Amino acid sequence: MTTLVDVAKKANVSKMTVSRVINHPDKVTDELKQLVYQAMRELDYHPNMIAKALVDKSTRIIKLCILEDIDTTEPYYMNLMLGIAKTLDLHQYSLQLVTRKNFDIGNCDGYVITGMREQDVEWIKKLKKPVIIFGENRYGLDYVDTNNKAGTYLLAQLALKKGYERLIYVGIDSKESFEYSRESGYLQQVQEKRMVPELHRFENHSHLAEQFVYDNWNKITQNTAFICASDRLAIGVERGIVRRGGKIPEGFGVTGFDGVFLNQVASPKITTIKQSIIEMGSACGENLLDKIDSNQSQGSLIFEPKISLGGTLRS
Amino acid sequence: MTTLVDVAKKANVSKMTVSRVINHPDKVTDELKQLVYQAMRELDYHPNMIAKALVDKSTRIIKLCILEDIDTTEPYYMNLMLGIAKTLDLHQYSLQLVTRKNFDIGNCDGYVITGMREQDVEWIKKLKKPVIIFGENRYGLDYVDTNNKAGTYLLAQLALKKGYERLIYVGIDSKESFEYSRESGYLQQVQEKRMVPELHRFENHSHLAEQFVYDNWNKITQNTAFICASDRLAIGVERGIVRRGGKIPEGFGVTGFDGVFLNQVASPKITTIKQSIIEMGSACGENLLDKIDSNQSQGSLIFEPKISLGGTLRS
DNA sequence: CTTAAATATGTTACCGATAACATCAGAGAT
DNA sequence: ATCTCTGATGTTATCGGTAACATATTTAAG
Repeated sequence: MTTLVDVAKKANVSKMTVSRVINHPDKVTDELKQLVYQAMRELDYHPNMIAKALVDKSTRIIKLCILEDIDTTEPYYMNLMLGIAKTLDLHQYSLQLVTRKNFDIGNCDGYVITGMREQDVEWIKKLKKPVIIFGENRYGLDYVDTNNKAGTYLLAQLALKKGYERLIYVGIDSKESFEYSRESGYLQQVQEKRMVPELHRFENHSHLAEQFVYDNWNKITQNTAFICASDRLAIGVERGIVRRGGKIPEGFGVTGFDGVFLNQVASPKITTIKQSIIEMGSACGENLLDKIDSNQSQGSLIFEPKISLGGTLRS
Repeated sequence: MTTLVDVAKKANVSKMTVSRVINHPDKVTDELKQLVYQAMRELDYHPNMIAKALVDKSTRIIKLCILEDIDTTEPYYMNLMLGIAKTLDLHQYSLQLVTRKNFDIGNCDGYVITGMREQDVEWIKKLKKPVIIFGENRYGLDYVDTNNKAGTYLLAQLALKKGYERLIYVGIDSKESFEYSRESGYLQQVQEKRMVPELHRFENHSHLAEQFVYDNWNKITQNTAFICASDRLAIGVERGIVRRGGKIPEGFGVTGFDGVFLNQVASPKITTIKQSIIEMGSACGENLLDKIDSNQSQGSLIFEPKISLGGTLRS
């Protein structure tokens, strides 16, 4: 490995000048800078992050804390990790997966936390190191998420455009922020069109949504679209409609919200919001690293939703 | 953070003595050792891995190189990463995910490579740092894998014990070592029982196996069990039998080999070999770290297969 | 009872970077 | 022409460890 000293010798300067070229280039004359750059190129110099870390007493470790149970069959966290790790590796940081339990074991430079609930806010706010939450929240903590409200708003809008005349919202029975946002996206669309909102909430299990549709079939008129808060619920609704002999998408529409692998084996595939978790994870990592470097909040990062067309809305 | 010097002061010794207590305890008298241990406990001392790494010019990075395309819907690699990362984190190493393309970017202390093919052997053997292959091979490279041969051997044995009289092997059309091993496990069982081996090979897609069963239904006698090289193929066989009206497990048996999430939604579930990828990944990490520390091969690690009973063999 | 060898502990230098301070040269002021 | 002052560059100390060498203390041998 070539070091600062090697470069310094080659460029005929002191190692401090080389260090400055890297960290404070404005404090070095262009002439010397060129010499140093040249030497760095010729020697293929890459700074030793370990030595740097020793000086700034940093750990180069970012902890990823997943506060909900991991369903390893879902690629969700795999993608999130992949995305975060991609950015971190680029900056020679490493990702450490921790649970609430072993959260405090070992030092680190910052945190990514996902699956946060209200009860977690208190201890998270007390953390001394930069934090970024994966998933929206209303407690003033910086986060990365899809624009949930815009997502259901757009899907509801699309459903109306396709001629469905009644919009029923099937939501998740939870107090989490993303659910409020998804509901309000639906509500806004419905209000703008002067329609009557119809909301139902269930735990996020397909069979509950399926049962609901099945049980209330007589009250469900033709030409209704179901705006669901998750793909799981949407798949349930889809099954319920099919079991009652309803036609999708001719008679009934269904939309979901990405987050579940099962959609890949559903038929027809749900029209839903496509979230690129990898990309979001990657951005999440960048945001956190910026926060660490600058020592100040970089704000939240909200991704605009993109509709993924399945076969559950008329085309 | 407390340092060596803090501990040294508290114990009234030089920092070198403290360092020795950690790395060469036999070179320090018991008396001093007790003092030092006491001080370390009182100060909750944890060695700074970064400083250590600077001294031994190590990076504390292990690269995980996945040579096949990642199917992010499969929890396989998620589990592998989780397993490796678990061990590495314990030893304050970090895991860096690389592809063949960016393999050489950045230094590291060792490699875990998976999805290796024959053409990869050459460059892998040239690597200067310790390597461990995830997945068996016959090129003398240390690896971690399930005992593939024992797996099919046991499944074939079980099928015979359950009274199936004919065993058809449905394998993967590939030259990879694990496939040879799975075939030979089947063959050995068949030879021991003086039966006639029947082997067929397909690409690892369920519909190919399904088509095969469907097309050859007239040649498939009642009381046959299919020993398949993968769950994917087993699911295909299962579907083929069902489409032809065959009864599983009464008339026909099917066994797979773990590796596919789809089995979780198959019905009935395939009787297969259960591989704990997390555990194997974890062992893989330990093996590699030992290799790095000792600077010599730790040999391969072969996990004995465990049968996971589904509903595709008579009980 | 010396003296050499073995053992236990301390001192120094170093890993590769950076901050803080020291030095030096040239620009501008008097 | 001399004296600041400023900006560019070099020197030293430091981060937290470890190896190599130096020194002090025992132990064993003759």
